[in-house]
Amino acid sequence: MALFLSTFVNKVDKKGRVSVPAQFRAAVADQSFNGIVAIPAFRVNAIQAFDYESMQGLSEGLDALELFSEEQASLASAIFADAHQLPFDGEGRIVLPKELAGHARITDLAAFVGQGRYFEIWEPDAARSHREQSREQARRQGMTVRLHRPGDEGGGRR
Amino acid sequence: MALFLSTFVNKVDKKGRVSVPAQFRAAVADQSFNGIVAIPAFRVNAIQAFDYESMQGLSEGLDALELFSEEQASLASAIFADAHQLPFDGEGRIVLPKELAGHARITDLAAFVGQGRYFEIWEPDAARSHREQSREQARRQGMTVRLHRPGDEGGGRR
DNA sequence: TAAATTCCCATTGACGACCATATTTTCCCA
DNA sequence: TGGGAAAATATGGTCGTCAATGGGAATTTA
Repeated sequence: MALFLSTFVNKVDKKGRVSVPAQFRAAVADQSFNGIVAIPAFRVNAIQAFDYESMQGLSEGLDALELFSEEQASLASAIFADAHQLPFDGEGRIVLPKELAGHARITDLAAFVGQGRYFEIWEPDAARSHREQSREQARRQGMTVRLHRPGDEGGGRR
Repeated sequence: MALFLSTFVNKVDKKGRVSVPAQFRAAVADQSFNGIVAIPAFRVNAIQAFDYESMQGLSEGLDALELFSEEQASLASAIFADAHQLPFDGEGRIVLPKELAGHARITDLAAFVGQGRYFEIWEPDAARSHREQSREQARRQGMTVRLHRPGDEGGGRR
């Protein structure tokens, strides 16, 4: 599977449909389910999105017998109960369920933010401030990006 | 679709019938038994539901444990004695037996909650508060969604 | 026979399939 | 090197289909 890179902002129509960036669609092509799986992010007002195979990977290790253990139950319900399967339509769009759109405070614009193995969907302004905040925190902690930077079309400062 | 994902709330009519969400029906299609197997959940007021094949797998798992242990015996009786086979009608509905509906305190609304390999049926309000709790606990314990693919460290935090 | 359960058909509202248009990007050629 | 054609992408709308639901007839059980 290819990586999810870069950030794209697309429009949400009144039916709640958004085009998934073509690059991201290409990254999940050739899978059993033609679409993505999305869950509300725990700590931030954003949506996390995966391909279906990754979701199946999450369920590995949760075999039926272990459902009697407490931690498993909480983790499983937290993840699977809030997950949504979002199939692509003929034009490569998904519909954002109201619960997800609400959690991310998305109304008419959606920012698709690549995170490598997965990607996130943000309200564009929130995405920008979150990115600046992360960058500031990284600077404060003295982190340095040493790897060759892919694209970095970035936003933020140019 | 092998996984049960997301949450759906459907109505229970006067006859005790509920539509099983189409996605969940699709997940159990092509099986020897056209329906689901349901048991009351141990620790919570909910119903756990499996496809028939998973139920068979569960029994094999139990056999693998020490055959005559007290734990095994109580587990087996708890699981199989209270189990109900619930066939789909022509429209994909099931009838909730009184014992199960009572255990889950379900009256006129039923929440179908995906849990990956199986799903649960809750009274909607109870499901909501339970979900909040689980999410909070996962957040407190610092759980993050990890995409474990052999040989990489994909999603989580570092 | 009464009561409960299963089968069958009708309604409706939401969603997915499909088509039409606009916008952007790619790439070819003058 | 710039312009323009062609392809790919994004966006908007319509219509048919199916899922969810409700009611009644038929069938079973008590």
